[in-house]
Amino acid sequence: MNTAKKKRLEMKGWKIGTAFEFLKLSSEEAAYVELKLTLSKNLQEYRREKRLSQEQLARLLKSSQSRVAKMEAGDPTVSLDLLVRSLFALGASRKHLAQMLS
Amino acid sequence: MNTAKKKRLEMKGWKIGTAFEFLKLSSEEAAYVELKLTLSKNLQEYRREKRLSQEQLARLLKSSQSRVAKMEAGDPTVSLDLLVRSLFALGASRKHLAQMLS
DNA sequence: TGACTATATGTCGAAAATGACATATATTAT
DNA sequence: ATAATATATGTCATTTTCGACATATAGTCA
Repeated sequence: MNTAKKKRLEMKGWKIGTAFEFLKLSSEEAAYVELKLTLSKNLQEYRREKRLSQEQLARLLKSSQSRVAKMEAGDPTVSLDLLVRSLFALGASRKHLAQMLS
Repeated sequence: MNTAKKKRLEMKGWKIGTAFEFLKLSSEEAAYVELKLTLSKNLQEYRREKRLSQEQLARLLKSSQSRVAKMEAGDPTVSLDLLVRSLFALGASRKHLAQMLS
């Protein structure tokens, strides 16, 4: 971005540096959220393929039905760790994970 | 496993059910730990490629040098979330992540 | 060698994620 | 329609992970 335009924008109250930072961070954040959503969907598919209820999967994971529901719903309080552990528990392999990402 | 052998093992104090559970859980645990280790190594590679010190990367992540060191060391207190977010912050894409898993 | 920079390790209070529970809402079967 | 089963949503105390800091241990270069 040229200096003149930057000046103009700054006059309107924009902080270029932080705006850039914001865009960069939000794109990283988006990638992260989309990743979690992808795993969520795959978790649900895996569970249904195995004809398990959320309750049954919860017992397998030593977790609770509500947490399984939140995993599948992409709830923000669910970590990648829990999603990945759950997929492994359902028999997914690293290769399967890789395919989910591609 | 046949019933006779199971009986014999049980006499020696083995709980077949729980032993099986243990093996299954430990293999899931192993997959999870190996995954984190893989990402750790890749994070270090990415950082070095970019010629960043742990301190600089920490600032980029709004984290601390010690946490970056722990990430790269595969410290158990480091989550997959943090590893993945960090890789994204270094410019890795989903495709790159997929390749790391393959 | 000794200053300097980078990385590793331990600890701690704060923040985030967890399982559990209650309960609401769908979905399915009779 | 209604009973039974499955899933969604909110809350909370406990556990885990966090950034930060102190400090130890490598490496690097004068």
